[in-house]
Order: sequence, then C-alpha cells, then structure tokens
Amino acid sequence: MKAPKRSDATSATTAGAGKARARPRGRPRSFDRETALEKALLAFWEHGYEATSVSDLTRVMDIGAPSLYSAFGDKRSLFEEVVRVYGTRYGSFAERALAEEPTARAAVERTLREAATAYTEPGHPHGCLVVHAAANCSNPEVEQSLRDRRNANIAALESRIRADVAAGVLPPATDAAALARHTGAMIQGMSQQARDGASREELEAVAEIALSIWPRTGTHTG
Amino acid sequence: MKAPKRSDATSATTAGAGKARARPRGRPRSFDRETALEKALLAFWEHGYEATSVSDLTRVMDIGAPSLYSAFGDKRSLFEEVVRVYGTRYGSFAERALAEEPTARAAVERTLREAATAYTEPGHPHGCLVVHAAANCSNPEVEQSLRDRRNANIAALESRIRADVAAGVLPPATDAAALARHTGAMIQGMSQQARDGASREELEAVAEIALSIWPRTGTHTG
DNA sequence: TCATTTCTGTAGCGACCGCTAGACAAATGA
DNA sequence: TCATTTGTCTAGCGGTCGCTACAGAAATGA
Repeated sequence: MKAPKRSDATSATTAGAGKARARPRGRPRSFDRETALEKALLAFWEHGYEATSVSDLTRVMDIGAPSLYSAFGDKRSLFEEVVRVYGTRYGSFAERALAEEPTARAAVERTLREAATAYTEPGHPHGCLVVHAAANCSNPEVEQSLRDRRNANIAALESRIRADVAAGVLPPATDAAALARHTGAMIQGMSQQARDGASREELEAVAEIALSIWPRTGTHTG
Repeated sequence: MKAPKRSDATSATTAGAGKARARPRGRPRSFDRETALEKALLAFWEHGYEATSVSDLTRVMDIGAPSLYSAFGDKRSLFEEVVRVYGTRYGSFAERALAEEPTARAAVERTLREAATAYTEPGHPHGCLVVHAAANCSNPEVEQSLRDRRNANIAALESRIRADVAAGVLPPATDAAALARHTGAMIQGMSQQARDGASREELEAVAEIALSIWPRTGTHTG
C-alpha cells in the first residue's frame, strides 16, 4: 500500500505571503494550484463534467496529466473540488439571500434578481454550473451529487417558508413545498434561458413576472 | 461515388398491412424499423445524445452496428430522426395547445398542466428530451439544433401573445417577450424538476402557482 | 557533494468511441 | 438454377478516453 503523499489543498509553495509553513521537502510545484483550479472550473462550467476531457483540462490548466493527478486526484475529485469552489465563489447568492433577508419572500426576490445578473455575467459561462454540469452524465454518482445539491437548496427554502408561515408572515394555507419548488424551477429555468442566450435584462423581466405570484406588499392574510 | 441505397423511412418489409408497396429486391430487414427507433428514442431521452453510445443503441435496439448504420445513417442522423419522432409523439402538447386554445393564456394554462403530466408519465424517462438530451454536448451543432427548437417555441408563444394584445384580449402594456420567456423558463424548470424526482402532483402545484401571474379571469384591462 | 523527496515530461496502457470492410445469408427476377 | 440485390455478422479500423509507469529535474537536509 502506497502512502497517499500530501498533494492536498493548503500547500503554499513559493507564494509565501502570510503565515506560510516551511517549504516541503521535494521539488516545488511549478504552477499555481488555485489558478489551475479556476481554469478547470471554467472548463467544467462551460462544457459539463463528461464533455470536459482530461486532455481539455491539462490544456486549459497548462499542466501535464501527471501534475493534474498528483495535485487533484482523479477527474472526479477535481470536479468535486470545482463544485465546492463554485459554491463559495459564484453560487452562494441564494444561500446568502436566505441568510440575510428578513423574510422568505424578500430572499426569493433578491435571489431571482441576482440570478438574472449572475447567470449572464461576462467573463464566465452563463447559467448555473450546479444545474447543468452533470446533466447527461454517464457516471450516475456525479449526476446525483449535483441533483442532491439542487434539491437541498429547495428544501432549505421550503423550511424557511414554513418558518414564515409559523411566524404569521405568510398565511397558514401557504403550500410551502410548492412555493419553494416553484422558485427552484424558476431559477433552473432562468439558468437554462441564460444558456440559451437570454440577456440580463430579459432574465430580469422574467424574474419580475415570477415575483408577481407573491403578494405585492410584505405580509398578506388570505 | 456510391449510390445511397434506399434505407429510408417508408419501407414496409413483411408487415404488409394496408397499401404495402411491392417488396424491395434484396434480403428483407430482420427487425422492425419503428420499434428499433422507439428504443433509440427512449435511450437518447434517458441518457442524452453524448452519453448514449452506439454500443448502447445496438444493445437496446437489438440489432448489429451495420444494421443501425444501414437503416438510420450515422448516430447524428438517428438522433435527428428521434427528435422528429419525439416531437410528433411526445412533445407536441404545447404546439397543440397553442393551435387549439382560443387565447394565449388558455394555451399556457393547458400547456403547463399537461407538462406536469407528460414530464412524469410512467413508461418513459421524465422531463423533456428537447430540453435535456443535447446538454453538455461535444458536438455544438447538435446542442444548437435543440436550442433552436426551444427558442422557436418561445418565439411562437410570444407572437401568439402579441396577437392577443393586438386583439385587445391582453392589455397594450403587456410585455409579450417577457411573458413568453417566463413560460419557457417555467416549462424548462418543470422539466428539470421532473428529472430531479418531482411527482406529477408536485409539478401541478408548481404550474398552478406559475399560472397565477395571469389575471384570474379571461380578459383584463390594466 | 550527495542521498532523499517530490514534481514534471514522455510515452503509452487497456478500454471504449463512432464507424466500416468484407464475407456470408436471404430475398428478388430471369 | 443462378446472377443480382440487399441485410446481417464478425472483426477490427483509427481515434480518444481516463489514467499511470518511468526517467529525469529540482528542491531539501545532511
């Protein structure tokens, strides 16, 4: 049994800013791990897990295949790390809205509006990586992992809606599950629209229409 | 230059019901072309264009690779034929609603309700083939062909909405493009939800919420 | 200087991809 | 019966897939 080496995330290499640990023993890595990871992220985002080959990855990351495998494990592990980074860097706006806004309605309003912007932002692929990158994937586990993320987001919104119902912010007859799922479907539909060429303005108009299902003013009782 | 043979759609083989043409010259096909095509349709629907290999296809169609290529051309042609058949067999409910219902609103209402049923029907994969089967496809032409279909459907709805506006059925200030795109996003989001495990009842609830953006009664003026 | 450790580049593994050549099988018309 | 036509079967083409063995390069501590 061979020792798994280190290879893991927090290797500071030559960029010794801050509390950089002492240099590791062997030959230092000749590329910046985070930069390479970002390139991989963009490739997976644009083409999806399956259609992005290791050969594509080594080209855009500008490293050899052995370096990729030594630094990131296999393709699957690299993708998982990409999804994690995507979540913290690009895909956290819904979670943030849910945490910061006072009501579920306000969180959804902010989420849909920000989605219109985020999904059409120049400089990276359009739409949401979590929605698209594992579609039509031969590896069912990869497909399922993103599906779980999507459904978890909807479940989080549902429980937030339930809390508002319990607090009297939303009427007792509110179908929290349906309302949450409607928002999830809107986000996913907007992401698909972004992939299909819709502009920010067009998505914002769609978001405004979708938001009209909620009562115009903060609380309502019927 | 070799003659392209016949191989095309309307070969009756042994099933000589109705006005069957005279038998062609050579050895007759040993499989039913439509049955094999249906099996290919289900495979592409479930796994998408790229993730369905020719080897997968020959297995589910229960024919050899040369028979597949002789009867359907290459993989791309087979997929295109599958998309055509899907359109007439499974995916025509929106088009039908648009043609048969008196107003755009009624057409959308019927479309969303039927989508909830169609996208969760047992006996075939969930969701819409046109939405999913060419996602993350290495062949950009295949991806684009389904994208064109999706956008054409939205454009058709938009012009139908414009007609209702011109006829006074919808208010003059109606944003036809946004309204059509909202419906497209809903359908695509519901399809994604169906793929992610949503039930017919759950999708029906989502559809009802989405329909509440329209005025409750037939016409409205403001 | 030198053994040790770790990364990089070359080169290629076995598996699968889409696709097809060529031999044989099964129908036709004569 | 027999040449012709067309479908099926076996076998395998060149190419790409994800991945890795191996040798050399570049750092370390002694």
